[in-house]
Parts: sequence; structure tokens; C-alpha cells
Amino acid sequence: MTTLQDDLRQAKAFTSLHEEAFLNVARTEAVLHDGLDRVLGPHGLSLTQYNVVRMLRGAGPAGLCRNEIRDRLITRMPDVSRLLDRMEAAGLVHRVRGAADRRLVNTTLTERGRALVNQLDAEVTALHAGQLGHLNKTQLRSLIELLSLAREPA
Amino acid sequence: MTTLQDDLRQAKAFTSLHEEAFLNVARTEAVLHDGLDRVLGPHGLSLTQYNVVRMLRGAGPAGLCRNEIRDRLITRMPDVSRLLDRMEAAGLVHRVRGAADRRLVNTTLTERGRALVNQLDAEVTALHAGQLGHLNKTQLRSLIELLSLAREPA
DNA sequence: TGACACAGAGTGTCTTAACACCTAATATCC
DNA sequence: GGATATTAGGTGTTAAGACACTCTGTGTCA
Repeated sequence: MTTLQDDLRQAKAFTSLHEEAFLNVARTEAVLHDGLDRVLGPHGLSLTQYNVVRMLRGAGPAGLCRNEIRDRLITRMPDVSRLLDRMEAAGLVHRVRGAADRRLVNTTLTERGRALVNQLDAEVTALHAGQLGHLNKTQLRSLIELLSLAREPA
Repeated sequence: MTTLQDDLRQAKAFTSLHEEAFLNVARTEAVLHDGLDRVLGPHGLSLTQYNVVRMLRGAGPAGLCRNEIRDRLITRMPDVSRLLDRMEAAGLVHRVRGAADRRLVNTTLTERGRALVNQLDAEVTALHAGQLGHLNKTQLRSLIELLSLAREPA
């Protein structure tokens, strides 16, 4: 007799829990993102640009083509061309049309870009330590695991 | 003799763990955000606008002034005036200059705005269930608790 | 080998966010 | 009670993101 009601209550509770989880992810991302922006801002970098210089450093001298950069970005970014335009204008990256496949444009870090991202390592590490240093290893691993699980298809 | 080395290794491990946690938060937010955008897009709403109509529904007939809206938003938003301009042009909200304190501008939901956010409840609930339904209550509560902890000052 | 599909990169254009600045109204304090 | 600070809201302008479309080069297949 109270089954439907119970089910609804449970559904409601579940819904709220999902929503609460979503809001917590969003809020936490905003807080961490804001902190990183405050570190990157004085260097004229956005978070997206920082991700690009990091992935280009990881790619080494081989560099990456535009679509590889796009696909590896954390957030969907449909206009990588002009993002790289700006970074090239800032002297952070260098682009050269592919020789073998002339459709490709290879993007590599300039010396200045490499120096900048290397310099930022210490600042970013200190920021992360300040933001997340009060969590112990177990808590961090648990958080990482739960977030990874949350992103799984279903 | 190996203390320094150990310390460095540990520092490195901690750093990576912090960074991994940060990246997981960012990536998860992007995935969930994208999903919600796909639900809200057809209704002409951004996630920020959706948050506004939700908080205005919660505020009831009393409404909220601009700075209250700004302060309650999940992500920092320095240009709430024009955000509300657009929402007013779309017929979702209504603004009226305060009578007692003429500096204040009270914003309330229109009937259309209220109908839209009510209609969206089912869609958003279904989305969240699809995105997070494979986590059980314990996992969700643990995730929420860890994210809350992560946002604490230190 | 020539038409055609596809993939990679870039552009035009509109919308939206970001930053600094400005105006009006209220509070404060001597 | 009048100068001054503070608070709320809005605007001008630049930069960045979003979406559809185009251009060029490569693969494919009759």
C-alpha cells in the first residue's frame, strides 16, 4: 500500500543524490579552476592554453597536429585553430605544414613556450598542494577512483 | 642517506596524486557539463541560465537581486547584468527596480520561466540518472563527501 | 585515371564572457 | 547636515568561444 510512495521517496532521494553529486563536481571544479586561473593569469595563459603547452611538452620534438590537440583537451574546444593562432602570436608555439601529408599542420613548443611551462611547474605544484594538500593519499585515491567510475558509460 | 631522495620521491608522488585528482575533477565536470548542455541546448538555455532559473524558482515570489544571483552561481560570472538582459529578452525573468532601496533590482521568474524549469526537471533527472545511476548510494555519498572536503580551505 | 568521398585545417559571423570603468542611491561619520 | 565612502547596477570594449561553412589535399574505387 505504501510501496509506490516508498518507491517515489526512494526515487526522489536518488535523484537528489545524483544532483548533489553533480553540483559538488561542478562547484569543486570551479574552485580549483579559479585557483589555477589566478596562477596562470599573470603569465597570460588560460587553462586551455596551459593544457596545450603541457601536452606539447609531453609530445616532445615530434609535436602534435591540430586534431590531436583538440582530442586530448579536457573540455570540448571546437576552435583550436584560432587558439593556436593566439598562442603562436604570443610566441609559445610554432606551426609548420606537414611535408609527407600536406593536410597536417604540426605544432611544436617554442623555446619560450617550453621555458614557460617548465617555470609554471613549481607554481602549479604549490597551488595543488595548497588546494588538495589536506587530503591524505587514501582520500585522494578514493576521490580519483570514484570520479573515474562516474565517467564510465554506465 | 636516502632521506632526501625518499622525500623527493614522496613529494613527486604527492604532486602527481594532486594533479591526478585535479584532472579527474576537471574531466568529470566536462563530461557531466556536456551532457547537461545537450539537454538544455534545445531549450535555448546555457548551464548558467539554468542555474539562475532554478535559484529563482527556489527564491519564490520574493525574487533575488543581481548580486545575490551572482554570489549563488556555481562559477564566477562577472557580467550578470547582461546575462539577465538576455533572459529577460527571452521572456524567462522579469526585473523591477526596488521601491525601498532604489539601488536594488529585483529579479523574478516569469510564468514562462517557471514553466520551463518545471518542464526541465524530468529531463534533467533522467540525464543525471543516466550519467550517475551506475553508482550506488554509498559511492555517491562518499564522492560528495570527498569533494566537499576538497573544497575546504585547508 | 578521373570522379568522388573523406579527412585535416581554417574562416565568417554571431554570441558570450572578461575586464575595467561609470552612474546612481544609500550609509556613514565628522 | 553635508562631504565622503560604500554598495548596487549597468556599459564600452576587447577577447574568446560556438556553429556552420569552405578550401585543400589524400585515399579509393569504378
